[in-house]
Amino acid sequence: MMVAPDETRKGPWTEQEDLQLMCFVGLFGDRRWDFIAKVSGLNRTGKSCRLRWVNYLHPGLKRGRMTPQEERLVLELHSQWGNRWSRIARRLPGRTDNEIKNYWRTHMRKKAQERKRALSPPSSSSSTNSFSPTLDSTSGVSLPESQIMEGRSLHDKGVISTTGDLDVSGDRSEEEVAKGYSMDQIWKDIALMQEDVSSGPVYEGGLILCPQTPSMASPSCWNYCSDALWRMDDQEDLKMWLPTINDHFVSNYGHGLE
DNA sequence: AAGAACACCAACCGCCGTTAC
DNA sequence: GGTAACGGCGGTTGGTGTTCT
Repeated sequence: MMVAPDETRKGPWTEQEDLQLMCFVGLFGDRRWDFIAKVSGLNRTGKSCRLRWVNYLHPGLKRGRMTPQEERLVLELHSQWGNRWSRIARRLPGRTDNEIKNYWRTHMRKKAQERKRALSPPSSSSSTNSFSPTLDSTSGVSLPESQIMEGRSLHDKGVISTTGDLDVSGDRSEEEVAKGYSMDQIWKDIALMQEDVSSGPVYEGGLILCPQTPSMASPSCWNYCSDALWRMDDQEDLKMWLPTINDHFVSNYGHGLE
């Protein structure tokens, strides 16, 4: 596939790009995306690489439909936090913010249609019956817009914590929230569901796809790798040995992918 | 069987916060 | 302290698969 050197690729990822990205994330860790984008030879932006990794390639991601437990959890958490998708996603291991966002969007659209049908009799065609996106019509939980906006602004403006330890205070309140909503059972269910995932090597993908670096199978190894490599004088030093990796990669995985 | 409508998913864009220089 | 670069997040859009008529 020929791409102009300076032209950034967009659109769907190919299998080969996926493999290449996984390999380089295995080598350098899942940070420094611009760097990975450059050295990997993928004509993608760092953002694009990160998104692909986070939403699709990351080991441990779940596939398939949301379970009823997860759906309930999303609803509960959304009622608390609004559209804080990444935060909600952290409470659903294996689910991405994008996935939850998509789910919610579909879910709300469905609910909106149901509500529209219920509220608007065939004869009365009020043009003002627009749906309020802040209404959580599931189980009758209504969400005043002020609640969502309030919660959001609190986080966005750093009122909850301006010292960078937002996660700590957030987690604490999250647990309180969980208790308050009697979600212990949900958590147990999810924990049970997670046993399969957590019992295996989380970063198995890194090992499988980077046979030339078998010692990087565990996250700790990745961190070690990252810490060491980040000190390299970036581009110049890397140029010396990256071609080898690329050649190796192609020779191992480049067959039959086009 | 064909077309329309719907549902789902992947990816991009713009903004904002953080970090490094 | 100011600024640029980067990473992360939420919003949005377009494509594809599935279901319905």
